[in-house]
Amino acid sequence: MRDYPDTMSPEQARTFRNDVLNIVGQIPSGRVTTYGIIAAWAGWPSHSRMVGRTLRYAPEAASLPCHRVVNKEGRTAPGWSRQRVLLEEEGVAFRPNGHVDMQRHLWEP
DNA sequence: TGCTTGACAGAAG
DNA sequence: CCTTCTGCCAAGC
Repeated sequence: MRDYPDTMSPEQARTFRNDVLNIVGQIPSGRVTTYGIIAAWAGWPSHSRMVGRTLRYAPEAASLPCHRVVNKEGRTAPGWSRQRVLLEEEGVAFRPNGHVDMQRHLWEP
């Protein structure tokens, strides 16, 4: 049973996970970034869904500010209403439609 | 092995 | 703005 993507060697998978977690750990308070941006910076564009998987299932993600990761439109993770609260506590502004104001808060590594 | 399901992205209606 | 569909890739069953 593999624990890494078919298209990645075990080394690449390890690097990918580490990169994802490292980048998330660097997001400043009050800022957000997207799954696609993280995937691209980790060297695997089109693997944005993998970023979401990593954050959802990797144990190390629990100690990281993964609430600062939203999708490209500023939408928060489905089924995780607390994410919005955490962001608002950091001063992140939400638009009337319930999305993060990406213009103001988007951050890139 | 084949079909379904996502913490995604982009386009269409 | 919201829903739905397609493309994407890996995981679960």
